[in-house]
Formats: sequence, structure tokens, C-alpha cells
Amino acid sequence: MENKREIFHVLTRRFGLLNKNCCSVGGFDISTVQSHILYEIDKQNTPSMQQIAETLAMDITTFSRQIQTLVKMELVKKTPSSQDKRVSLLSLTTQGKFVATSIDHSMNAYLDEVFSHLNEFERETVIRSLQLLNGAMSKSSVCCTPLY
Amino acid sequence: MENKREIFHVLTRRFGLLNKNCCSVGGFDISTVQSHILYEIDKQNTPSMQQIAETLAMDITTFSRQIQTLVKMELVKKTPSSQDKRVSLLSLTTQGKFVATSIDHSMNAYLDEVFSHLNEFERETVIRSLQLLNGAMSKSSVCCTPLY
DNA sequence: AACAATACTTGCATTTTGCAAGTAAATAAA
DNA sequence: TTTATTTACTTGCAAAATGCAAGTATTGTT
Repeated sequence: MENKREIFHVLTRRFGLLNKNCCSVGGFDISTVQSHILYEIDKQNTPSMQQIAETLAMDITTFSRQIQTLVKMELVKKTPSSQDKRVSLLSLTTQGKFVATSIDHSMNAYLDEVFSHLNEFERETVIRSLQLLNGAMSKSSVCCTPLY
Repeated sequence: MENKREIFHVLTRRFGLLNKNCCSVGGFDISTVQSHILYEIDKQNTPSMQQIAETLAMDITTFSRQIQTLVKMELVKKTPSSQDKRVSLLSLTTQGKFVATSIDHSMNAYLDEVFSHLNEFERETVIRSLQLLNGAMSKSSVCCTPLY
């Protein structure tokens, strides 16, 4: 079957579910968006608000409020940059780091379970293919502009 | 050893963008969720509300309201079942069918563009891998049901 | 006939979202 | 140096999305 849209439709829904189901850690209820924010802060080195918002393609105002929530939950710390006083640098608190790591573990556990339904060869092929796909998407010129 | 979570994190984000950018068709502004609803109604044969809500793993009350919106937009028609008067059968209006088809075309165009960055062999491998992955997810006990 | 189960719908109350509009700081121009 | 512009956010709405509780109507079951 060559209908790509069908494949992506199902995949998208499943990814959504996967991300939804992963994120209850030790009393904290983390939304999908919030888990993505934590992930990116963890990955990047004391990034600014702009950087993360742009990476996640989020509206900066929505992002600002999400960060406020995460700061209230004591998962994220906002430090004013000494270089540029307009900029807020983001980092995870100890708790935030713990939550991010926990989510990472459960996600990888989920994914391992999923991949356990494939044999070793298929597993490697799929992983390599997803990397290829990621690469292709990053090269795409129409990625973030509306198509008609 | 590749980090699956990283791969999925990026893929999820990109898929989200893809779905977000797809959905402005001839004056209609369709949200991602709505496009998924249209897609499923189109695919299934006069399904009930429950069926689609369950397929998309949506809360039935949220779904009910989304359908009300789509009915107001004259994209979806709700017909009471003659078999069971509690049931509403869903179908696309002519306009709805047009919108669904347009979105389908845009999505496929986008995906073709993405895949154009791969060679023929990679393309086939990736498609086949995504199908494998879908299959594995459908077998998974930890997520992704009841999609099929 | 009485009760439970199903298929929705409506009432909140909360959360999420994004466009305007605002503040403060850095940079460019006059 | 002063003024204007840009940048990095924050707040004020208002609209949309979400989900639990509680409702209505219909069907299925003792």
C-alpha cells in the first residue's frame, strides 16, 4: 500500500497517545507539551526562552505561561542572563531533572516494549529508517509553511 | 546504541507541525483534531459517534462538541440510526468530502516532498519500516490502542 | 415492570491557546 | 548623545479545547 497519509495519520495518533500516557511522575502531572519543554531544556545548555520556544515551534506567549507553570511546580528555574538582561536562561531544578529522567526512562521502556514485537533485523531497519525520515524532514522546504 | 526517545521526540514534534500546517482549505480553518475526525469519518462507513471517538481515543464529550462544530460548519452530517435511536451516524457532506480530500492531497504533497530527499531504496525502506512500526504499536500492550 | 447499561448531550470549571498591547533592555541611526 | 528601532519577554483579553459530573433518551436484561 502506497498511501503515505494513511500511515502518517495512524502514526501521528499513536505518537500522541504514547506521549500522553507517559507523563505522570511521582505526584506530578506533566502534560505532553510540558514534557517536551523539560526534554529540550535538559538537552540544551542553559537555553533562553526564545530558543526552546523556537525549537518546539511554540508561540512565545503560550510558552511564557507554560514556563511560569513549570517554575511554580519547581521543575524549572529561570535565571536572568548577565550578558543580556532581557534574556531569561532556563534550567531544570533537581526535581525537574528527576522528572525529566523518569519520563525518559518510561518512554524508552514503552518504546522497548513496542520494538519487542519486531525481530532484531526489523528493529535496526526501523530505527535507521526513522533517522532517515528525520533527516528528510529537516531538509524539507515546505515543513513549516502552509501548503494549499 | 541509539536513543529511541530522542528520535521519537523529534518525530513527534515534526508530525505535530505537519498536521498543524495542513489544514487551511478554501476559507475553512480546520484544527488538527478536526482534520483527524474528518479523515476517520471518510474512511469508515457511516460510523457512530462512539466508533470515531474510540478510534481517535478522544473523550466522548469533547468529541460530541467537536462534531457539533463540524455540523455547524456544514462539513459533517449526523443521521439518527433507524436500528438504534440512541445512535448518531456520521457522514461527510459534499463540502466535508471536498475539505477532507483537499487535506489529503496537501498531506500527500508534503510527504512526497519529504521523501524526495531520499533515494528510491531508502524511500521504500522507510515506508516499509513505518508499516512495521505501526504493526508493532498495534500489538503493544502499553499504548496506542484502540487505533488499528 | 423494574433496573441496569448504552449512546449520547449539557453544565460547569479548568487549561490551553494566540493575537494585541505593554515593559524593559539592547542596538542602530541621527 | 539623543532618538528610534529591534529584541526578549510578559500581561490582557477572548476564544477554543478539555474532562468530570450529571442529565436525557433509548435499549437490553432480569
